[in-house]
Amino acid sequence: MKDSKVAEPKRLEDEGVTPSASQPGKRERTKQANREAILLAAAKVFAELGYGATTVRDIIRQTDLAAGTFYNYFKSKEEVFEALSDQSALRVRPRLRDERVKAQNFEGFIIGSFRTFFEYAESDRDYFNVMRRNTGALRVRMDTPEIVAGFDELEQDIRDGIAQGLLPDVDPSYLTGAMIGVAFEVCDRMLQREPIDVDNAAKFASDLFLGGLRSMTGKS
Amino acid sequence: MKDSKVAEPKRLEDEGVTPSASQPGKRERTKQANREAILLAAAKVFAELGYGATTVRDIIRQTDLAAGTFYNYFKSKEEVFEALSDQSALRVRPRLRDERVKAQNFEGFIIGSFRTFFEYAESDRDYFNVMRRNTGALRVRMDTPEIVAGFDELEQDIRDGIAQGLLPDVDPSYLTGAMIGVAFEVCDRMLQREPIDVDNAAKFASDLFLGGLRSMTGKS
DNA sequence: CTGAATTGTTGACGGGGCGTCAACTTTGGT
DNA sequence: ACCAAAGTTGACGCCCCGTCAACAATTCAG
Repeated sequence: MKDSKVAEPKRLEDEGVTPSASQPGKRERTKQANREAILLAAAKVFAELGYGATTVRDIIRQTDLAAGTFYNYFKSKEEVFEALSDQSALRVRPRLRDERVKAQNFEGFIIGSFRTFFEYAESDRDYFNVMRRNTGALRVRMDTPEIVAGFDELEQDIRDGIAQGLLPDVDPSYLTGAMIGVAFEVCDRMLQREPIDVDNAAKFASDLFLGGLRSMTGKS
Repeated sequence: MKDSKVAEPKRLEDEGVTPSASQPGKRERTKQANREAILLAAAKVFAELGYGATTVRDIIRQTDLAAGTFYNYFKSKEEVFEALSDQSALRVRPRLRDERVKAQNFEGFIIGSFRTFFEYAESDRDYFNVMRRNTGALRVRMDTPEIVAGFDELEQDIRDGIAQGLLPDVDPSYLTGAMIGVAFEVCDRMLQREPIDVDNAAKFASDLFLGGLRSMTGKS
């Protein structure tokens, strides 16, 4: 059936145009692209239909992939949502870490942390809204690795701060919880306002915490 | 047809043994019983399998009812969970309200609210644990009527407190969020400890808030 | 008490999403 | 050019869901 003629010119590979970008093989590149296509589609569909109403097929339909392919990348729609959470946490964590490293005292620590978190939430509003509408405001997925890691990191920094005398000697675990709780709940309300006033929210959270911590200084 | 004889002794109804309890007809009583049987079974199964893994049939299997009957009482397993949340909120709300009404100043308000909430959480630990373990998937459902009402009530009380000068003049919505966030997150950590120390957790949350609010007094 | 109407229960059934898998296609190495 | 390895495909079987027509229990009227 096949024409044995070899005259057919090797057609240039469509994707070979950017030589410097071709470091990884084509295999690896498609994998990357597919994964990102699924994540993108998922973010879109979650926002449209809500997490609960979305099916895996709804997501895959937004891509040019087949149903089965989805499962080469994620075990379930829940895992896609976790991956989106991971992405988000992955973006905000370095910023938070920088702020904390910069802090020379507990005021800077508190102010920097809240401000950075609120600023990020405002910039990644789409994701936060999906999260809010579909997970409720309280608590994020505790089985999302990057988020858990972020919480642990915060707690460790708080322990260090206490050890170094930057923070008053209070229960580190409770203090971490309190910061997280205030951050998420105030953030939630901030995002529902028009216009969104990051300054105001950050100031409120910082003032509350700074006053509270100051009053706790010296207590065991 | 009708026998005119009146001599036949009215036989006691089987269920008529407790005359005072027979007010509602049998129909109404079975309905109540079925509903409670389902709620009880659901609480048990959720605790055993986790919310996500539980199916409606798992729940109904723990009762002597048929599958279809479930849907005479609840639309879905989600609605059963909401009903459990409602039950819980229904129990704690009056206690919180009492505490708040009793409060003569903002210190009493804060201390009473946190203490009562933590005490309740410890007493209803089974439900809170189910909620915690599945908060990823559900979180505290923001569409659970009793919970929403409880949040609204807290916010209204905070507004009143501010109007009366019992609380400093800060953003009431943010303050409500901060209290809720701290309450849930600190509660979460409290329940994971052994032994559970309600005093400690309540003291931490109260101190933090009291110090914070005191420092905010006089600020706009 | 008796029959009819009303209300509640039952479990089988159709519908649909899920995750798998054998056949197929594409890639990369020789 | 050929082959092994890796990835893709979509049809399939499974299970859960929510409904519904048939059935049972309760209530009501006479």
